[in-house]
Amino acid sequence: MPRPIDPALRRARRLQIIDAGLTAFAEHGYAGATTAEICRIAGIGSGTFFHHFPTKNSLLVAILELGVEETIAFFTARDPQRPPRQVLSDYVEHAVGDLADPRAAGFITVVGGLTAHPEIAAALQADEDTTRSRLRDVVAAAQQQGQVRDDLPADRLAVWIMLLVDGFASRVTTGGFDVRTEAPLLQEQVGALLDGPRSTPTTPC
Amino acid sequence: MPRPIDPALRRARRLQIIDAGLTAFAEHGYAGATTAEICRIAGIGSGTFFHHFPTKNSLLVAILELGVEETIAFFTARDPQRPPRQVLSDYVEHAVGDLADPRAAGFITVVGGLTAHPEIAAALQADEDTTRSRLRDVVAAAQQQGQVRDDLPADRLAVWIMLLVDGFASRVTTGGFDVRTEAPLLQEQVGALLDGPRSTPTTPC
Amino acid sequence: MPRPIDPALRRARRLQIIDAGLTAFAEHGYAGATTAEICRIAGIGSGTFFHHFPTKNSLLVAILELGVEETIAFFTARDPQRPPRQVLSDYVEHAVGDLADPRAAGFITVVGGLTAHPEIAAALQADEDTTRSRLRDVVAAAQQQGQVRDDLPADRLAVWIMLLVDGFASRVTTGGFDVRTEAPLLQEQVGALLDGPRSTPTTPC
Amino acid sequence: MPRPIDPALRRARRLQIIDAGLTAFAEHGYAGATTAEICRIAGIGSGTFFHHFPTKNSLLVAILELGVEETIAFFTARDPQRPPRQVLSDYVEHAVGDLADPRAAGFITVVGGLTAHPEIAAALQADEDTTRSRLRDVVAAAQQQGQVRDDLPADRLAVWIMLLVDGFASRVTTGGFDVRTEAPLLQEQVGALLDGPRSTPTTPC
DNA sequence: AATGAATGAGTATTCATTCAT
DNA sequence: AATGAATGAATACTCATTCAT
Repeated sequence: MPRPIDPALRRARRLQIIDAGLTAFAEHGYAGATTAEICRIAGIGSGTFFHHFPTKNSLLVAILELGVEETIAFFTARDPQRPPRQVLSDYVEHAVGDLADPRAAGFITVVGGLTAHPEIAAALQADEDTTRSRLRDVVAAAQQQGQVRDDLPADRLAVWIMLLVDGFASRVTTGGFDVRTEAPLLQEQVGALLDGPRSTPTTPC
Repeated sequence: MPRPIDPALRRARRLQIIDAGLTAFAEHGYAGATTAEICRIAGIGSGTFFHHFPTKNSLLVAILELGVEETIAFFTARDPQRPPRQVLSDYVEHAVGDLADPRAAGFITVVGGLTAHPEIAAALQADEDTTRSRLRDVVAAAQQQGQVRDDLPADRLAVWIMLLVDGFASRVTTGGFDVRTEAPLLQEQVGALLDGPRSTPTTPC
Repeated sequence: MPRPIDPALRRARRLQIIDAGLTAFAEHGYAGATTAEICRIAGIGSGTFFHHFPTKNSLLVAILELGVEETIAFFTARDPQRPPRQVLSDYVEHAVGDLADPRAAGFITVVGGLTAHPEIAAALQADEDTTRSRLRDVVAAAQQQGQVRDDLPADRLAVWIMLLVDGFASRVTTGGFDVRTEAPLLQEQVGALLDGPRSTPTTPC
Repeated sequence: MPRPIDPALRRARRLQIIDAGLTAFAEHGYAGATTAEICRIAGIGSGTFFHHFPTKNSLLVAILELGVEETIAFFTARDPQRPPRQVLSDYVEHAVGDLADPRAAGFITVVGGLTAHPEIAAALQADEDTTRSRLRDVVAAAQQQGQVRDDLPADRLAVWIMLLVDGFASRVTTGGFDVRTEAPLLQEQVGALLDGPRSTPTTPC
């Protein structure tokens, strides 16, 4: 008599709304995206939206939390035997893969500077912290194995990897920047970052 | 009854509002910044705001145009004798100098993805085009003098310089990233970009 | 497939919802009480609520009708031999007994001025009319027996008894007013009402 | 150049909105009255409403504060020479005068049980406390002069005066209750309250 | 019967913009 | 020029009600 409600349906509906939110936020920014448009994209009524997310804020937070989960999943799935330097390269490739969806790129650039609502700021910080600490660990491992320069602390290198990815994302939204074409150059830049400055040309033969 | 208003005063008032707009946009994003807050920051009444800018849009456009002017001024002021590769380095230093004002960094990251209003999109495109074409010219000159790799077109390298600067800007807004400390690493990255990949270590002597 | 539902269960469920409605209306007013909260208090789902009451209006009407029934029951249960003046006193005591439940007092004060929906207005009027006519009959009987002043029509005295009870109810909701402590003063006031003004002190012995 | 804005106009506009709020609250209750209707009654746009009152809450609070001011003004304006018992009678007459406006009566009954928002609860309490303490002082003075029974504390008598006025107000909103006709009976009841129970008729001469 | 997901009309409030002074 | 009062369209969010299971 009670309710054999399918939790999978609920989850699917949530994802449907999250997807619509990603689209709308990427296109108009957080404040510029209206819940009405998100509902239109998701093909639902406004009541349904708020049935699943108590506030617009909470939708953004949910999207960010999904990103955190994905980041954790990525690093968790790494083969422990794989050389750390390769893992860093894999990460960049993984990030590029995400950015192949222009909505992801738009979302990243658009959401970057949200500090107004504390909940959002906290979620953004959590996202940042997760990626940063995971990258730092891998960088540190690579340093220990001599695969990465060690004149800079692992944390700083981790931040710079994120910097390069963010810069890359910021270009995706402008026209004439093909993710696949430019990906090798991104890898090249990350490589230069991790190798450090070219040994002085004084090196004799 | 007549009003021979001092045009200098008018200009000063405009700049005062532009400055307030920069602050507000950087902090809350374009849609998130209200004209009321801009007025509060500028210390003026709402009527005065719309006396000088017909719409909120137009204020953003004015800020972007100021950026274009500044970019043009930067490149115009270069000593024609200075080696192009040095000019690129100067540009990066100049950009870092701007980013020392965290409002500028916030403004860049926040305004990046505005495509909603056509006027704004046009102004953003103009900003982008100006910097890109000026940089391209300098990069091309550097290539001709053999100071920069020539396996990539000048335009693409110009875009990547902007990419690095944008990535740098996106990090300024997050805590723990000191512009002055990190600037050398940015120059290093630009250097790596312009030099191209390290000659393969397999090169025997 | 068939469903020979126990009507007693149905009745119990209705009372459960009515009780929850009484609580919610008393606390937040009619418009302020949400069906969601009523459901929460009753421990049921929203679907169940509307299974038993087609609208929120109808719940309020049901509560009022219950009040009418109770009023009728009270007067019907009176011993015909009991002096009418005593019956009036009994009625006041009965009303005070109801008001010992602060929800009842809140409900009365909160529902008093509802004229928006015609159904509710009608139900309120019915409640009012029932009490008023029953009281009037008793007052008239008491007047005939010389137990109550007859310089005022019975109907007007009936209204004033209700006035005193309403005033009493309005005080219950404010703090520091103990129903049991104050009840004797209410009886005293009703007594003064029914006796009429103190005979002029000029009365010589 | 600045703004020689007439503060009197502002005050007038506020009163205009307060008056409209009184009407709407009295008719539909607090939650039932919409800001849209208040605006319609006041003949203003919704923006204007919120230009003068930041929230619907604040309008109700303003109305209550006006009531407090009026109460204070009433007691302040009393001739100190006037016998306290007369002042109590004057107060009742004053209250009846207010209730001649059916909106005032509706407002009192409708707003009585608002405890949801703390601001409103506080304003209601302030209203209550003001009237109660002023009445108590007068009652105490009357007791000292032997004009009022002293078997009950002044505070309790003050509360009961308010009780009678509230009950009176609750009847105004129902049809067939003429304020002017019924006022003498209210004075009679207040008199009975202050005199105390009729000396037992058993008292022989 | 009972449930809770879905709905959309309605609500308080915000905000860019206009205009009389 | 400068002001701030006035405006109403737009917005996030609520809530009574419906309906498939």
